Amino acid sequence: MTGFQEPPFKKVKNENGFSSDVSNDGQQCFKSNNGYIMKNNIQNGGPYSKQCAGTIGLEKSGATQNAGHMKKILKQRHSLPIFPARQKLLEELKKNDCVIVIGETGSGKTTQIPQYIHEERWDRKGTICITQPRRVAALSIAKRVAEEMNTNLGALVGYSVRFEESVSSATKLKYVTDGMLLREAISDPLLSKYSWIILDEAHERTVSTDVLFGIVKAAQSNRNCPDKDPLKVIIMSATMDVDHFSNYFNNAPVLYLEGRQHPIEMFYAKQKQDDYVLSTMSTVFQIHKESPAQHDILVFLTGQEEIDSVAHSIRQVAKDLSLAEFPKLRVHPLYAALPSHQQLDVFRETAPGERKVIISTNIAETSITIPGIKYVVDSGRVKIRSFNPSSGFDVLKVKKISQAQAWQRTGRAGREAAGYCYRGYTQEEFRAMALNPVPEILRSNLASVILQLLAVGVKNILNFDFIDKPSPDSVREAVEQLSVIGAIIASSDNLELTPAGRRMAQFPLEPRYAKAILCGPEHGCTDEVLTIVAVLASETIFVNPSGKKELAIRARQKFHSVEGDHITMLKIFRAFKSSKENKMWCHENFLNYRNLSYAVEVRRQLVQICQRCNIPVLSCQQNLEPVRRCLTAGLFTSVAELQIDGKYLTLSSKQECSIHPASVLFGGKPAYVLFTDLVHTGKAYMHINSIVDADWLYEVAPEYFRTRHIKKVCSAVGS
DNA sequence: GAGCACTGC
Repeated sequence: MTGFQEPPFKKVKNENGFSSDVSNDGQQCFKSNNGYIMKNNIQNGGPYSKQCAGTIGLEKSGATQNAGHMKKILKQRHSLPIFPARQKLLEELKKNDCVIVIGETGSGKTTQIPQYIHEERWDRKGTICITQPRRVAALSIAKRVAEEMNTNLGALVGYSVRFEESVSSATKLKYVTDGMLLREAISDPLLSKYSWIILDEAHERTVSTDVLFGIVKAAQSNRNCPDKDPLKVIIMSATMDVDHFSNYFNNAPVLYLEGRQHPIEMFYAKQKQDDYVLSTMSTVFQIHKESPAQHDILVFLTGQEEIDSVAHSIRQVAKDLSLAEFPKLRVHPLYAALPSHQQLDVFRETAPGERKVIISTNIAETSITIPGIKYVVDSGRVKIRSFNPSSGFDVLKVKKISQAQAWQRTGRAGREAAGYCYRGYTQEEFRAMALNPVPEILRSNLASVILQLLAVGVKNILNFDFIDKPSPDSVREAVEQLSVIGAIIASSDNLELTPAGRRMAQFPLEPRYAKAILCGPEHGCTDEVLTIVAVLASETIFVNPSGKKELAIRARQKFHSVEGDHITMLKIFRAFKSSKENKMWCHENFLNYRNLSYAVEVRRQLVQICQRCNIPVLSCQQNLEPVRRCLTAGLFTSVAELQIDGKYLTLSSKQECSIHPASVLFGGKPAYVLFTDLVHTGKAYMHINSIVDADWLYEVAPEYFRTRHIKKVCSAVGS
């Protein structure tokens, strides 16, 4: 394959490296109404150097060895960009109830600030809680800090993430996921265990962090009285939107930490590229021809299919004899649905005379860090799923990334040494991109959020102090969804949680799934519903390698159920359990071991919650019709009806849709299809489906279906 | 007869 034009790049050289480049391009890093910059002049010595957290056997080493080790750690701590700012920082923390700290990754803010507070003994009256958007981060940072403080994990320093916790009564520094703290707020809205709450990575604006902003702000104000201990709050962020945060927290002061990073040389497209996939590929080969072996490339593209096809093309082109003189190319796709062993492949060190090219989704933006990347090639695109309140369903689209994401991607190169970033868009296009990604809460289905807020005790949702208010449409849609499943009673200006709604809020699930579980006892099949819901809550359990799709489908044929995908998933889960959760068995059947194991864990947690809520967990054994009835009780707003012309229309909004080709029901024409998701990709597809009976609909939601016409058409199977 | 980014409880 030939025909790649020389990619038209223009070089934007910057002697000062990455961070000043950031400000050159108009980011607001160093502009704020009430902020100032804390400079430091330490140039050498990496904060985390090459030593991995947890690899140093503290407990095993002798006293002298330990003393030497602690000395080394102290030296490392003192070389962090944050260290010279320690005194100033503490003064500000003392003076103010809320402080905003800005610092890039590597500044040391996440590991050091909690320790500084502890060193002052400002945590006497309560624990310091630090939130993270990701579990691995909470876990590994806690490990690192425990090591720095020379204590065992779970003693002075602990962590708490879903399925895993290591804390004790002695714990003063507690690293948690943001979702975990949100869940804690349900039983304790004042968050009274904590004297400090630090919301880290606030710029990521996860739904949980956004909701916590409001809850923490309210808790702080409600604890500001003589009979309660005050709550101190720190917001930590990597970049931008500083004034937005500061305004929200009553003009809290902003402290800037100057991080230090290896320089990255930037290249922009000279002119607009109309095919980002093609221009990305030609850039890869341009780099490949010009740079020495072992200089690895990280490429950002959008989705699984695109990545598999580009990986294939690059391998093909690399076979071209004209490239024989260049290093051997090792191409690795990287996305979340990939089986673990293939994900781990990207960490394999590059051999002499070789180069690895990793072609990734945005998973490599934050979640997976690959060492040794010299080049980043950024297509400037991302695939995102967003909620459309007027249809009530999600849409999946390829979009342009924001400037913040572009910098995030750029920073994945040159983490150990100077690096290069090739952007597949012009500098003008870059400037025209949005500064920040749209916060997740503005493009999500709010049903879970509203249920949680009500469970926390927030009375007036419409006036809840969101840092960015969701649109009235999406609030209305969520309120409607919660009402029809009986989780809330909505009057003109008030929302009231029903007893069932209170129980639903106990489950870490979408409310409609929790509702299906609550219907279990009535039909004696909670056991089966829990299994299906646990699988739905996990990533896909199917593995479809690009070349072996037919083989995979044939291998799984034996699990297929005429009742639909939900029952098929139940059968697979049961078979997985019978195999004693065997990895080989999964491999032979083209099933994802990691995700099935995750479902086992989710299910275990759901069983515990059922026990706590006195929900009996009974099994219906072989007759699985009751299971589909329970699913209908939770998902009856997602049902489509067969029309005379063979098409389907949703009963909720009369939207035209089709059965997804990956569904076991594909090819048949059942009269009523219950679907889990409606995926809009050019056309609307019903994703994970079951056959249901029209009569069940009236049974589970008479109110809802009184106003919605059901024709009771006959199934066209076999016609 | 099309093709699901990522994270979290």
